[in-house]
Amino acid sequence: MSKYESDLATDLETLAEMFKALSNPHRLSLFNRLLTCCVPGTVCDVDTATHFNVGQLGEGIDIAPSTLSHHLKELNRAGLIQMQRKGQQVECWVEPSILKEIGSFFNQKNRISK
Amino acid sequence: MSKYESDLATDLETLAEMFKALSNPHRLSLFNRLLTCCVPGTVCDVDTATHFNVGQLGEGIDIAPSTLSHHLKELNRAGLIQMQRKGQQVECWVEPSILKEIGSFFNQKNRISK
DNA sequence: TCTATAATTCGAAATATGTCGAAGTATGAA
DNA sequence: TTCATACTTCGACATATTTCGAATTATAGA
Repeated sequence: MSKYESDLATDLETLAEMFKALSNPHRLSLFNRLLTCCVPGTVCDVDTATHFNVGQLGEGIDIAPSTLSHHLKELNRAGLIQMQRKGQQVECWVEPSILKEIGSFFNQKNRISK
Repeated sequence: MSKYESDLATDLETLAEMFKALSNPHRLSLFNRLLTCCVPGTVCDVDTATHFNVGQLGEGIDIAPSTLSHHLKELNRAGLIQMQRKGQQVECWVEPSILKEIGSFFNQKNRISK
């Protein structure tokens, strides 16, 4: 990536897909849970607290399991979260790199015309 | 704002509205234009280049004027852009503070549970 | 005042999204 | 093998979004 291309690594179409995934309040809430280290009533442990099962993520959000599944699939499709089966459960987490990628869009420094 | 509340200033509902506004490729493109200082073929001037008329913003984007107007209204409603009539034209721009606000959501540092 | 330019508002139509329940798949345990 | 738990897929339906053209408003200039 040359210095002229800047850090706007993700193209606008891809970025729009990510924003669409985050545009639904339920999905944004799910994503936010995965970003949050300090779950209420627990000791904060960065290595493990950022991984949640599908079922855990749905707790407190009043939607059907099928709807929950659909929303997580959308977040995954947009590249915002990772999912991997671990026995009966499916684990979800956010790769820190994606946060950096999206965050860079809102950095005014080093922007280019497009 | 206490140190425990962190810089997640904007609540999730408001944030979801912003992401919805940015989820449409046409709107994201319009917003991106307003973020971009260096318009092709022009000399970069931060003070003025970040202000565009509605008509200028629509150039090169193949949508009807009424659709353009609708999209800008949505961006404005979400709080992402400012609009102000200047004679026959309506000027649009982005307040840098909003970029900082949204960008902070993607900063892992100092996040809180919600 | 009349006309031209810039932009918005208002329906209407096509398409997309969010949601559920029923049925299906994957895994672990008795 | 049988059952229970965790999650997903499918089909259906209600609601929301995108888009346009026609009509309307705002402003500047002849």
